[in-house]
Amino acid sequence: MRSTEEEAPASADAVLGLIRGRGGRVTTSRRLLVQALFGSSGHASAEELAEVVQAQAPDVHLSTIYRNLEELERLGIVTHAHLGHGPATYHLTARTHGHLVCEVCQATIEVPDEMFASLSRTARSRFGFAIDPYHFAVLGRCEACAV
Amino acid sequence: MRSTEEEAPASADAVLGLIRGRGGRVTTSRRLLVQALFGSSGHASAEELAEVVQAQAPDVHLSTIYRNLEELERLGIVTHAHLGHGPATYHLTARTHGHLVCEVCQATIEVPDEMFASLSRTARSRFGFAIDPYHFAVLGRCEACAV
DNA sequence: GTGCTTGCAAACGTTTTGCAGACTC
DNA sequence: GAGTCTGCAAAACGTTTGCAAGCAC
Repeated sequence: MRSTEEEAPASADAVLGLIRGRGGRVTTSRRLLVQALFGSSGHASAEELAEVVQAQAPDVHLSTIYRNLEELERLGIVTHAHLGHGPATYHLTARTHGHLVCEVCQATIEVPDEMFASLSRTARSRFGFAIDPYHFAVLGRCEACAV
Repeated sequence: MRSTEEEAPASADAVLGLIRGRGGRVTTSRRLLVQALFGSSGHASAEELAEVVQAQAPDVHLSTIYRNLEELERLGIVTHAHLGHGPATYHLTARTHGHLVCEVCQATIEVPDEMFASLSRTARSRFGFAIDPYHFAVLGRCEACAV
Protein backbone atom coordinates (compact mmCIF):
# COMPACT_ATOMS: atom_id res chain seq x y z
CA MET A 1 0.00 0.00 0.00
CA ARG A 2 2.86 2.34 0.83
CA SER A 3 5.40 2.26 -1.97
CA THR A 4 9.01 2.81 -1.07
CA GLU A 5 10.21 4.76 -4.08
CA GLU A 6 13.87 4.50 -3.29
CA GLU A 7 14.79 3.75 0.31
CA ALA A 8 13.44 6.27 2.75
CA PRO A 9 16.40 8.30 4.08
CA ALA A 10 16.85 7.28 7.69
CA SER A 11 18.50 10.39 9.06
CA ALA A 12 18.47 14.14 8.70
CA ASP A 13 21.90 14.03 7.10
CA ALA A 14 20.74 11.50 4.54
CA VAL A 15 17.88 13.81 3.57
CA LEU A 16 20.22 16.77 3.25
CA GLY A 17 22.50 14.67 1.08
CA LEU A 18 19.54 13.86 -1.14
CA ILE A 19 18.72 17.54 -1.48
CA ARG A 20 22.31 18.36 -2.39
CA GLY A 21 22.34 15.48 -4.85
CA ARG A 22 19.45 17.05 -6.71
CA GLY A 23 21.28 20.34 -7.08
CA GLY A 24 19.58 21.92 -4.09
CA ARG A 25 21.39 23.96 -1.45
CA VAL A 26 21.72 22.97 2.14
CA THR A 27 20.70 26.03 4.06
CA THR A 28 20.18 26.69 7.75
CA SER A 29 16.40 26.67 7.43
CA ARG A 30 16.43 23.37 5.59
CA ARG A 31 18.77 21.71 8.02
CA LEU A 32 16.70 22.81 10.99
CA LEU A 33 13.42 21.89 9.34
CA VAL A 34 14.59 18.38 8.50
CA GLN A 35 15.86 17.97 12.05
CA ALA A 36 12.51 19.17 13.38
CA LEU A 37 10.72 16.59 11.25
CA PHE A 38 12.93 13.79 12.53
CA GLY A 39 12.39 15.01 16.08
CA SER A 40 8.62 15.40 15.74
CA SER A 41 6.06 12.93 16.99
CA GLY A 42 4.35 13.09 13.64
CA HIS A 43 1.47 15.56 13.76
CA ALA A 44 3.15 18.90 13.36
CA SER A 45 1.60 21.80 11.49
CA ALA A 46 3.72 24.14 9.41
CA GLU A 47 3.40 26.72 12.16
CA GLU A 48 4.55 24.30 14.86
CA LEU A 49 7.51 23.25 12.77
CA ALA A 50 8.31 26.91 12.22
CA GLU A 51 8.40 27.46 15.96
CA VAL A 52 10.85 24.62 16.45
CA VAL A 53 13.06 25.98 13.67
CA GLN A 54 12.78 29.53 14.96
CA ALA A 55 13.99 28.48 18.39
CA GLN A 56 17.40 28.17 16.74
CA ALA A 57 17.06 30.62 13.87
CA PRO A 58 14.44 33.25 14.69
CA ASP A 59 14.46 34.88 11.27
CA VAL A 60 13.26 31.87 9.33
CA HIS A 61 9.96 32.88 7.84
CA LEU A 62 6.82 30.75 7.77
CA SER A 63 6.72 31.02 3.99
CA THR A 64 10.15 29.43 3.86
CA ILE A 65 8.84 26.53 5.93
CA TYR A 66 5.97 26.06 3.49
CA ARG A 67 8.30 26.23 0.50
CA ASN A 68 10.67 23.71 2.01
CA LEU A 69 7.89 21.35 3.04
CA GLU A 70 6.61 21.49 -0.52
CA GLU A 71 10.06 20.64 -1.83
CA LEU A 72 10.41 17.77 0.64
CA GLU A 73 7.06 16.43 -0.47
CA ARG A 74 8.21 16.54 -4.08
CA LEU A 75 11.21 14.45 -3.03
CA GLY A 76 8.87 11.97 -1.34
CA ILE A 77 10.43 12.56 2.07
CA VAL A 78 7.50 14.32 3.65
CA THR A 79 3.75 13.72 3.48
CA HIS A 80 0.97 15.91 4.73
CA ALA A 81 -2.37 14.87 6.18
CA HIS A 82 -5.57 16.69 7.03
CA LEU A 83 -6.97 15.84 10.43
CA GLY A 84 -10.27 17.67 10.11
CA HIS A 85 -10.53 21.43 10.01
CA GLY A 86 -7.47 23.45 10.89
CA PRO A 87 -3.99 23.33 9.43
CA ALA A 88 -2.49 20.34 7.65
CA THR A 89 0.06 18.24 9.51
CA TYR A 90 3.40 17.18 8.10
CA HIS A 91 5.50 14.14 8.87
CA LEU A 92 8.15 11.89 7.39
CA THR A 93 6.65 9.67 4.71
CA ALA A 94 8.10 6.64 6.46
CA ARG A 95 5.97 7.43 9.48
CA THR A 96 2.66 7.64 7.60
CA HIS A 97 -0.39 6.09 9.24
CA GLY A 98 -4.17 6.49 9.27
CA HIS A 99 -6.17 8.56 11.74
CA LEU A 100 -9.54 8.61 13.41
CA VAL A 101 -10.38 12.12 14.58
CA CYS A 102 -13.25 13.01 16.90
CA GLU A 103 -15.46 15.76 15.44
CA VAL A 104 -16.30 16.95 18.92
CA CYS A 105 -13.11 16.93 20.97
CA GLN A 106 -10.50 16.63 18.19
CA ALA A 107 -9.00 13.54 19.85
CA THR A 108 -6.79 11.75 17.33
CA ILE A 109 -6.36 7.99 17.23
CA GLU A 110 -3.60 6.50 15.10
CA VAL A 111 -4.81 3.34 13.49
CA PRO A 112 -3.05 0.33 12.01
CA ASP A 113 -3.13 -0.15 8.25
CA GLU A 114 -5.13 -3.33 8.33
CA MET A 115 -8.19 -1.41 9.51
CA PHE A 116 -8.53 -0.14 5.97
CA ALA A 117 -7.88 -3.48 4.29
CA SER A 118 -11.50 -4.35 3.65
CA LEU A 119 -12.46 -0.86 2.43
CA SER A 120 -9.37 -0.87 0.27
CA ARG A 121 -10.27 -4.20 -1.29
CA THR A 122 -13.88 -3.27 -1.96
CA ALA A 123 -13.02 0.12 -3.43
CA ARG A 124 -10.55 -1.48 -5.78
CA SER A 125 -12.75 -4.32 -6.94
CA ARG A 126 -15.98 -2.34 -7.23
CA PHE A 127 -14.62 0.95 -8.57
CA GLY A 128 -11.01 0.37 -9.57
CA PHE A 129 -10.21 2.99 -6.94
CA ALA A 130 -7.01 2.81 -4.87
CA ILE A 131 -7.73 4.49 -1.56
CA ASP A 132 -5.15 6.58 0.26
CA PRO A 133 -6.41 6.33 3.84
CA TYR A 134 -3.69 8.66 5.12
CA HIS A 135 -4.34 11.87 3.25
CA PHE A 136 -7.58 12.73 5.04
CA ALA A 137 -8.49 11.47 8.48
CA VAL A 138 -11.68 9.55 9.08
CA LEU A 139 -13.92 11.75 11.22
CA GLY A 140 -16.43 10.54 13.76
CA ARG A 141 -17.02 10.44 17.48
CA CYS A 142 -14.73 9.02 20.08
CA GLU A 143 -15.99 6.94 22.97
CA ALA A 144 -16.17 9.91 25.37
CA CYS A 145 -18.13 12.08 22.93
CA ALA A 146 -20.53 9.41 21.69
CA VAL A 147 -24.09 10.68 21.25
CA MET B 1 -26.01 4.73 10.79
CA ARG B 2 -27.92 7.76 9.64
CA SER B 3 -30.43 8.75 12.30
CA THR B 4 -33.67 10.36 11.21
CA GLU B 5 -34.18 12.86 14.02
CA GLU B 6 -37.73 13.73 13.09
CA GLU B 7 -38.81 13.03 9.53
CA ALA B 8 -36.71 14.75 6.92
CA PRO B 9 -38.84 17.49 5.30
CA ALA B 10 -39.56 16.31 1.79
CA SER B 11 -40.10 19.64 0.06
CA ALA B 12 -38.84 23.19 0.09
CA ASP B 13 -42.15 24.35 1.54
CA ALA B 14 -41.91 21.87 4.39
CA VAL B 15 -38.47 23.23 5.26
CA LEU B 16 -39.70 26.80 5.19
CA GLY B 17 -42.57 25.79 7.45
CA LEU B 18 -40.06 24.29 9.85
CA ILE B 19 -38.09 27.54 9.89
CA ARG B 20 -41.22 29.56 10.55
CA GLY B 21 -42.22 27.13 13.28
CA ARG B 22 -39.00 27.85 15.10
CA GLY B 23 -39.66 31.59 15.10
CA GLY B 24 -37.52 32.20 12.04
CA ARG B 25 -38.53 34.43 9.16
CA VAL B 26 -39.10 33.21 5.66
CA THR B 27 -37.11 35.58 3.50
CA THR B 28 -36.38 35.65 -0.19
CA SER B 29 -32.83 34.46 0.29
CA ARG B 30 -33.94 31.53 2.41
CA ARG B 31 -36.67 30.47 0.05
CA LEU B 32 -34.32 30.56 -2.93
CA LEU B 33 -31.53 28.78 -1.06
CA VAL B 34 -33.80 25.95 0.04
CA GLN B 35 -35.11 25.62 -3.51
CA ALA B 36 -31.53 25.54 -4.79
CA LEU B 37 -30.71 22.73 -2.37
CA PHE B 38 -33.71 20.69 -3.46
CA GLY B 39 -32.77 21.33 -7.09
CA SER B 40 -29.09 20.51 -6.64
CA SER B 41 -27.48 17.22 -7.57
CA GLY B 42 -25.85 17.13 -4.17
CA HIS B 43 -22.32 18.51 -4.39
CA ALA B 44 -22.80 22.24 -4.36
CA SER B 45 -20.39 24.65 -2.70
CA ALA B 46 -21.64 27.75 -0.93
CA GLU B 47 -20.47 29.80 -3.87
CA GLU B 48 -22.31 27.62 -6.39
CA LEU B 49 -25.49 27.81 -4.33
CA ALA B 50 -25.04 31.57 -4.14
CA GLU B 51 -24.90 31.75 -7.92
CA VAL B 52 -28.16 29.83 -8.25
CA VAL B 53 -29.82 32.10 -5.70
CA GLN B 54 -28.37 35.22 -7.28
CA ALA B 55 -29.83 34.28 -10.66
CA GLN B 56 -33.18 35.25 -9.12
CA ALA B 57 -32.08 37.74 -6.48
CA PRO B 58 -28.72 39.27 -7.42
CA ASP B 59 -28.28 41.16 -4.16
CA VAL B 60 -28.13 38.10 -1.90
CA HIS B 61 -24.69 38.14 -0.39
CA LEU B 62 -22.41 35.13 -0.01
CA SER B 63 -22.27 35.71 3.72
CA THR B 64 -26.05 35.34 3.85
CA ILE B 65 -25.74 32.00 2.11
CA TYR B 66 -23.19 30.87 4.69
CA ARG B 67 -25.37 32.05 7.58
CA ASN B 68 -28.41 30.32 6.19
CA LEU B 69 -26.55 27.11 5.49
CA GLU B 70 -25.34 27.18 9.07
CA GLU B 71 -28.90 27.63 10.31
CA LEU B 72 -30.13 24.79 8.10
CA GLU B 73 -27.40 22.56 9.46
CA ARG B 74 -28.50 23.39 12.99
CA LEU B 75 -31.99 22.28 12.01
CA GLY B 76 -30.59 19.04 10.65
CA ILE B 77 -31.82 19.74 7.15
CA VAL B 78 -28.46 20.31 5.55
CA THR B 79 -25.12 18.55 5.92
CA HIS B 80 -21.77 19.59 4.56
CA ALA B 81 -18.94 17.40 3.37
CA HIS B 82 -15.31 18.00 2.44
CA LEU B 83 -14.28 16.39 -0.82
CA GLY B 84 -10.57 17.06 -0.60
CA HIS B 85 -9.04 20.51 -0.87
CA GLY B 86 -11.28 23.34 -1.96
CA PRO B 87 -14.60 24.50 -0.59
CA ALA B 88 -17.03 22.35 1.39
CA THR B 89 -20.10 21.01 -0.37
CA TYR B 90 -23.62 21.22 1.01
CA HIS B 91 -26.60 18.97 0.44
CA LEU B 92 -29.84 17.85 2.01
CA THR B 93 -29.17 15.56 4.95
CA ALA B 94 -31.52 13.00 3.44
CA ARG B 95 -29.20 12.72 0.46
CA THR B 96 -26.03 12.07 2.47
CA HIS B 97 -23.65 9.45 1.12
CA GLY B 98 -19.95 8.62 1.17
CA HIS B 99 -17.41 9.68 -1.44
CA LEU B 100 -14.23 8.47 -3.04
CA VAL B 101 -12.32 11.38 -4.55
CA CYS B 102 -9.36 11.08 -6.89
CA GLU B 103 -6.36 13.10 -5.68
CA VAL B 104 -5.24 13.62 -9.24
CA CYS B 105 -8.29 14.40 -11.35
CA GLN B 106 -10.82 15.22 -8.60
CA ALA B 107 -13.25 12.64 -9.95
CA THR B 108 -15.87 11.90 -7.31
CA ILE B 109 -17.49 8.51 -6.84
CA GLU B 110 -20.55 8.20 -4.63
CA VAL B 111 -20.39 5.01 -2.68
CA PRO B 112 -23.01 2.89 -0.93
CA ASP B 113 -23.04 2.81 2.84
CA GLU B 114 -22.13 -0.83 3.14
CA MET B 115 -18.64 -0.11 1.83
CA PHE B 116 -17.87 1.35 5.24
CA ALA B 117 -19.51 -1.42 7.25
CA SER B 118 -16.33 -3.31 8.04
CA LEU B 119 -14.29 -0.22 8.90
CA SER B 120 -17.18 1.00 11.00
CA ARG B 121 -17.38 -2.26 12.93
CA THR B 122 -13.65 -2.46 13.55
CA ALA B 123 -13.33 1.16 14.63
CA ARG B 124 -16.15 0.67 17.11
CA SER B 125 -14.93 -2.59 18.59
CA ARG B 126 -11.26 -1.70 18.72
CA PHE B 127 -11.46 1.97 19.69
CA GLY B 128 -15.06 2.68 20.69
CA PHE B 129 -15.02 5.10 17.78
CA ALA B 130 -18.14 5.75 15.70
CA ILE B 131 -16.99 6.77 12.24
CA ASP B 132 -18.83 9.37 10.17
CA PRO B 133 -17.83 8.33 6.67
CA TYR B 134 -19.70 11.25 5.10
CA HIS B 135 -18.00 14.26 6.62
CA PHE B 136 -14.68 13.83 4.84
CA ALA B 137 -14.24 12.01 1.56
CA VAL B 138 -11.82 9.12 1.21
CA LEU B 139 -9.05 10.25 -1.10
CA GLY B 140 -7.09 8.05 -3.46
CA ARG B 141 -6.63 7.41 -7.14
CA CYS B 142 -9.29 6.51 -9.64
CA GLU B 143 -8.78 3.86 -12.28
CA ALA B 144 -7.71 6.34 -14.94
CA CYS B 145 -5.13 8.02 -12.70
CA ALA B 146 -3.68 4.86 -11.15
CA VAL B 147 0.10 4.95 -10.79
C1' DG C 1 -43.03 47.83 16.62
C1' DT C 2 -40.08 43.92 17.83
C1' DG C 3 -36.38 41.57 16.80
C1' DC C 4 -34.73 38.49 13.31
C1' DT C 5 -32.11 38.98 8.88
C1' DT C 6 -29.63 41.21 5.66
C1' DG C 7 -25.81 43.69 2.89
C1' DC C 8 -21.58 45.40 3.29
C1' DA C 9 -16.93 45.66 4.72
C1' DA C 10 -13.59 43.98 7.20
C1' DA C 11 -11.36 40.27 9.53
C1' DC C 12 -10.15 35.55 10.00
C1' DG C 13 -6.65 31.40 9.56
C1' DT C 14 -4.04 28.89 6.32
C1' DT C 15 -1.39 28.88 2.40
C1' DT C 16 0.73 30.90 -1.86
C1' DT C 17 3.23 34.24 -4.56
C1' DG C 18 6.28 38.29 -6.47
C1' DC C 19 10.20 40.48 -5.68
C1' DA C 20 14.92 42.12 -4.62
C1' DG C 21 18.65 40.84 -1.86
C1' DA C 22 21.53 37.00 0.29
C1' DC C 23 23.64 32.86 0.27
C1' DT C 24 25.43 27.99 -1.30
C1' DC C 25 28.08 25.78 -4.25
C1' DG D 1 29.66 34.13 -10.47
C1' DA D 2 25.50 31.38 -11.44
C1' DG D 3 21.65 30.16 -9.83
C1' DT D 4 19.17 28.73 -5.75
C1' DC D 5 17.00 30.26 -1.57
C1' DT D 6 15.44 33.68 1.58
C1' DG D 7 12.73 37.46 4.11
C1' DC D 8 9.25 40.40 3.60
C1' DA D 9 4.91 42.10 2.12
C1' DA D 10 0.99 41.25 -0.07
C1' DA D 11 -2.38 38.43 -1.98
C1' DA D 12 -5.19 34.34 -2.34
C1' DC D 13 -8.64 31.21 -0.56
C1' DG D 14 -12.83 29.86 1.93
C1' DT D 15 -15.19 31.33 5.74
C1' DT D 16 -16.77 34.21 9.78
C1' DT D 17 -18.08 38.41 12.15
C1' DG D 18 -19.62 43.39 13.62
C1' DC D 19 -22.58 46.67 12.49
C1' DA D 20 -26.41 49.60 11.11
C1' DA D 21 -30.25 49.43 8.03
C1' DG D 22 -34.22 46.53 6.38
C1' DC D 23 -37.76 43.36 6.51
C1' DA D 24 -41.14 39.46 8.25
C1' DC D 25 -44.20 38.84 11.50
